[in-house]
Amino acid sequence: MGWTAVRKIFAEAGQLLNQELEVRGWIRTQRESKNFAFIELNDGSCFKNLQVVYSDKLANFATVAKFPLGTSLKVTGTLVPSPAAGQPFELKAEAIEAIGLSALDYPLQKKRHSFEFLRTIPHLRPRTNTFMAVFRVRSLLAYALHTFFHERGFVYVHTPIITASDAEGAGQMFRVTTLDPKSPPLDERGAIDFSQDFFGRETNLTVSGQLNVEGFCLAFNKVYTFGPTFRAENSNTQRHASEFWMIEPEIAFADLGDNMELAEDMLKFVIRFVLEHAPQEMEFFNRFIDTSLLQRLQHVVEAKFEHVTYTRAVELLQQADMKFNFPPEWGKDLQTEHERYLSETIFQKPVFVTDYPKEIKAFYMRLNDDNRTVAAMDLLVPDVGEIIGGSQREERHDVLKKRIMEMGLKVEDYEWYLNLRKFGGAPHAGFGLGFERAVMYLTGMENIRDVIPYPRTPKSAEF
RNA sequence: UCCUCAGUAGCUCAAUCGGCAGAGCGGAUGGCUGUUAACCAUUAGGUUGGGGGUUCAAGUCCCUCCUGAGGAGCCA
Repeated sequence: MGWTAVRKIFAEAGQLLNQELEVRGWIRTQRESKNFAFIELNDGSCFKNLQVVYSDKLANFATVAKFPLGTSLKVTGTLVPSPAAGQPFELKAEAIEAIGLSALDYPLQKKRHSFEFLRTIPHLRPRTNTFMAVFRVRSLLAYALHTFFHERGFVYVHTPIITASDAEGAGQMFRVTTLDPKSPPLDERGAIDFSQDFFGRETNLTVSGQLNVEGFCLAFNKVYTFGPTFRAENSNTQRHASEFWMIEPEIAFADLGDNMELAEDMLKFVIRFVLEHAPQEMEFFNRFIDTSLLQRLQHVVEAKFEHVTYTRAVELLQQADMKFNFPPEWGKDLQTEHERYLSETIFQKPVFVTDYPKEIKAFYMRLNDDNRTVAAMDLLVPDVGEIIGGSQREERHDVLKKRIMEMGLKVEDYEWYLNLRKFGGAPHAGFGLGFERAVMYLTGMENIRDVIPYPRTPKSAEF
């Protein structure tokens, strides 16, 4: 590259001052007077813009002054101290040349746009401050997670996107098929004959890599998956998308306590990592998106997470001086309002709720000695809600088989999964972290559609 | 899927009881010797989400559909 990144200019301004430089980027804003003008140039390497100043000494001064916002530029000039307040230095241009002109109907203006409008132009919104910050943090968070696990000896496992079984018996799935929807082959009973489908059976997009990764856990001990998952639920909320990413670690010779310790360490590590590596972006979020963000994250990094059993949580909610739309009751799942009250009012920090009634949890969760609860845990965080869900897995072959049958699932579908308990089974545990929810938690963004580059939600899969 | 709210210029929003559809920003044109979402002046820009109805008259009231948002459920 024959040009200098703006990130480098900000980092090494001292050495670069009074030197001739070339930069390339896009016009964020432009302010012109009769004899001189200013361009705020962003090259994507850094959150901040570089101010370019040019005068009518440039032969093409009038032309450049007419460049629409969004135009991509090549600028050569000298880095000089800025005489005006607002920026420590600026590039005094000796030549400015358009690489790609923008059209006059460029939709991004020098003013605040609503997030709703920006969702209609997901291909252009990364050129705004907020989305540039969001997607840099998203990228950094992925890197932080990989770093955390690799430093601890975890193996990254790529579980399949196309699956043959429904992992948890919960959640609508997207069917994967090459059959002609207008005239699918039928069997003798008139049902669709999936034996003639591409894979010779019914297949779907994955809703979780957990069951698959358990096999690798019982070989590598410490493993994780990190990839896209798909849910065909018709849920319309700020926190749900049809396509989202999940991180699912799984550790062997471990119980629920080890699992929670891992979750807490992971969350604290990635928060510290992002605070350290994206200070400008985080400062921006704290200023314009959520003014209590940095304080809250700092608090989480320093706090010891709370632990409370489901049974105790229900008691606390029943004793609370608070009128709930749904009265808390043992045996029923916690409502969103209950979860919020626990994390935001009672504990005011992340809290693990553990040992849920077996009836409301998945079949693979380990049955406790009381025979009525399972070794499950949900991590509830203020403002975002459930961010992690996990459990110690049932390692006892007979108990697991019994649970599969109790839940009305077909044992033959889970033969391979039962096999893991037959051939050298071991206690193991794991959890799932919703990647987008973590991004929301770290940025203060309130809508999941604003932390996914091209979000997919019910009735919405444009671009 | 259910409940609630909303849809007016490219964007963000006004429009009183049903009575001539407006402003700021953005665009165009001109002015301005250091701007910081620059400033000043002029100007263009509308099938008020689609369809139907009530009325002398509908952006406004009614029906319906579409789209978006918030909440609930489901969950991560």
